[in-house]
Parts: sequence; C-alpha cells; structure tokens
Amino acid sequence: MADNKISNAVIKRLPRYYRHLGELIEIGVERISSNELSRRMRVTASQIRQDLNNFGGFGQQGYGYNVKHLYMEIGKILGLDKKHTVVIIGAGNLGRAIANYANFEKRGFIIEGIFDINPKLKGSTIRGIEVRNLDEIESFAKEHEIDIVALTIPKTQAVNVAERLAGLGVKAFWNFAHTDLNVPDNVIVESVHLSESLMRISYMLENGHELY
Amino acid sequence: MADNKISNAVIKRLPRYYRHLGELIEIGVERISSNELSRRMRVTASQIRQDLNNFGGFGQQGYGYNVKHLYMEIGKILGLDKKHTVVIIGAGNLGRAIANYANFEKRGFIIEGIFDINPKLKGSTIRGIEVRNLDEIESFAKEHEIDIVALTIPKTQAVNVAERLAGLGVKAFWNFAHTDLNVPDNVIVESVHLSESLMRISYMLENGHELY
DNA sequence: AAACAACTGTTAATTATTTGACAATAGAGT
DNA sequence: ACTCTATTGTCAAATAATTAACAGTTGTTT
Repeated sequence: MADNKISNAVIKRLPRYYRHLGELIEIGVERISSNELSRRMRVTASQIRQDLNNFGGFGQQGYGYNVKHLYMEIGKILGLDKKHTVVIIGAGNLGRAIANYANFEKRGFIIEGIFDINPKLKGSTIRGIEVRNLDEIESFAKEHEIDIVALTIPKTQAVNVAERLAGLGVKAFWNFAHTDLNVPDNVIVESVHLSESLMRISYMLENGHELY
Repeated sequence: MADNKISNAVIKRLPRYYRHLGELIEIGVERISSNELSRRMRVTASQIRQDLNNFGGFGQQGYGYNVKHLYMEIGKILGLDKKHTVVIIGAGNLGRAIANYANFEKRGFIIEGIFDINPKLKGSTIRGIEVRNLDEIESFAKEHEIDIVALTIPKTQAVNVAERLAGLGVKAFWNFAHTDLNVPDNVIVESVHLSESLMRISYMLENGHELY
C-alpha cells in the first residue's frame, strides 16, 4: 500500500493526524481543509498536504478532505484495521496502567496475557486477565502468537527478558525500561523512556524552551 | 551556558548520552572515544562529536572523553544539578507508577504533592506522600512553587485542568493524557502519548520496520 | 626525542525535511 | 453557462540534520 519509501518524519506524525481526525469526528465535523487542520494542529498546511500525499490523494481540490474517510485511510496505513496481540511483562503500576487502558483494544490491540516474576501476584487478575508467572511464558508462546510485548519491568531484568522473549518469536517490544534492548535487527523496539522525557523538560526549564 | 541556538535534534539526544554515560560509569569505564561510544549507542561517531561540540570541547584529541566529566557536564546542560518540584495530578496506576519511581528524585525531581478528584483516595499515601483532593491545588500552589505537573488523568479532564493549573503559575506540563493541551506559549508541554507510540509499532509491524 | 597511532574539533558535502508557490480543479453563486 | 473562490497536489526553494573528510593535537612507543 505504502507507495515507496515513506520518511520516518511522516510516519511519526501519522498517529497525531489520526488522533485529531478522531476528535473532529466526535464533534461532528465532516470535512476539513489543510488550512483549518493546520490551525488546529499547529503545523503548516503545506506539511499536512505533503504528508498525506505520500499515500495518495485523499483530498479534493476546492473541497478539502473528508474527515471520516481520511481517518479510516490513516487507520489502515497504521495497521489499525488488523488485530495485534499484546502481552504485558511486569504487573506493577505501569503494567496495570496499560492493561487498564481500554481504548487500546478499540484500536485492535488485544491483551492476551500478563506476566510477572513475583509469585505473590500469580493468580490475581487485572481487567479479567489472569496474571501468570513469567516461567509460563515459554509454554504460553507456543500456544499464542505474540505480536507485541510491553516490557514494564526494571532495567536490570529487561535486557535479559527481552532476549529470552525475542527467542520465542516476539515481533515487537514496547520498552518502558530505562535501558536499550539488545535484540536482533528484525525485531521492532519502540522505547518509551520516561526519564529522558523528564530531562527534556528540565532542559527547557533551564534554557528557555524552544523545543517542539 | 548553551552557546547560541542548539538544535532540537541535539537536545532530544542528550538524555540518551547521559544514560549511556551513566551506564559506563557503573561498569567502571573511565574514558571513551566517540568511536567506541558510537558502537555502543548505534549512532555515528561523527554525530556524537558534532553534538557534544555544541556545548564546547569536552574531549581531548588523541585521548577521547572522560566519562565522569562528560556525564557531569551533560547533567548540568540538562539542568539536573538543580532541584525541580513536581506535582502529580491523577493518582491512578500511571500516577502511582511515576510517584513510585524513586530514581527521579536522584535527578533532582522532587514530588511535592499528588492530587486526584476522586474523594475516596483522599488521605491515602503513595511513598509517604499524601493524596489530596484536586480542590486543594489552588491553596497548595500559593505555598509551593510548582515547576512541573505530571498530568495522568483522562483526556476529558486534562485540557481543563491544565488551563486551570497554568493560571496558577505552573511552568511545565508532563502530559500523559491522549490529547493536546491548550496553555499559553510560555508554558512548556512535553507529551507522552502512549497510544501514538503503540500505533507506530503497529505501522512497523505491517509495513516492515525501518523506523529509527 | 622522533615517529606513530589514536583521537578530537571543525569544515564541507550530502541527505532529509520543511516551507513556499502556483497551476489545476471542483463546487458555489449568479 | 460563466465567473469566482477555495483548496488540493506537486514542484521548486530554503532550511535543517547528518555524515564524511581531514588537519591538528595528544599520548604512547621505540
């Protein structure tokens, strides 16, 4: 579907378009011009048109873009029309926060299991999902195809656990540990480094912010 | 301190340098060349040298960089040698996860208060910090200077609460709500949009990942 | 103390990204 | 049917970011 080589910068912006279009649908807006969207999103209209054109002409000259149609198309590009299975490793606060965020399921992300090394948590449930011991992950992986693993464990364990899981055929890691993972190149890693995010705030506080 | 105009791209990378240097210190490495660091971090050596030179010559020709010194200097650039007060709005799983992450305090981020609208949570404590009702934030703000507010509440409330808090002199928002905030331009907003992060994974799963 | 090897800092070249400009087109109004 | 306005798709120009190249410096070895 994606024509040729889409630039990273564009891909990173797609989810934000998707979110804004979703908000527009909620408030009943049926069509929108790149100009109006540009004001709403605080980016240039030129960028919006350029970005969307990477995927083909979704708009109509003199009219603009049909919000619902564009929303659907971007959803397809992002793969949100497909189901993706998710397993959470680490049933701490962060793991529970993710497990409890129901909207992920609306976007096709199905939480299939939650694992923790703490034996005390074994058997408890989060949103109806049983917490299993991490030892069971091998047998679990044999019966379930795992697309995405959310790693919400301390960095001391994260690297090892990720290697172990990569060996089981996990396709992508959503890494919340404060470290880089060491997995084969064909495995996707998307890291959410909260401390780095906080440091950027600190920088902006000290140096006058002109970031973003 | 920061010479002139440092590019955003550089600033975004600084925390990662800081993290890697911290790891090097932990394993007892005293000096490192841009080349070796480049292998470790999987970026080009040229970029490392270029980045660091924005802030002055921390290295020495023929020798490399002194790890501890560089770590300290980057820490200073990021403002981690200063204290920053943090208030968490939303005592759900995500708010608790942040409150419980002790390492933030090591970097000078002091959690001064936790607030929630749910009256049932009032009076409970998280890591010794009392959870207050959100109504008390106005009086609290009069007595405490709030640098950073971590917003871990649903998007339906986030926009309003942020506007209210911006009026109280909050300097920066660490926004975890799945929406953009609407605050004056002089207020810093750093958003952590988990759903967007997850969508990027989805894209990479479907389209063969060559992102990052 | 001379020669060598290992580096950085820095400039230049290259590549990527963003912005600006405008011709072409669709729809609205007359 | 014609004119006008809004608005896209796209090409070109401008800016930003990354990589490559290398002169110059430091430490090390002989």
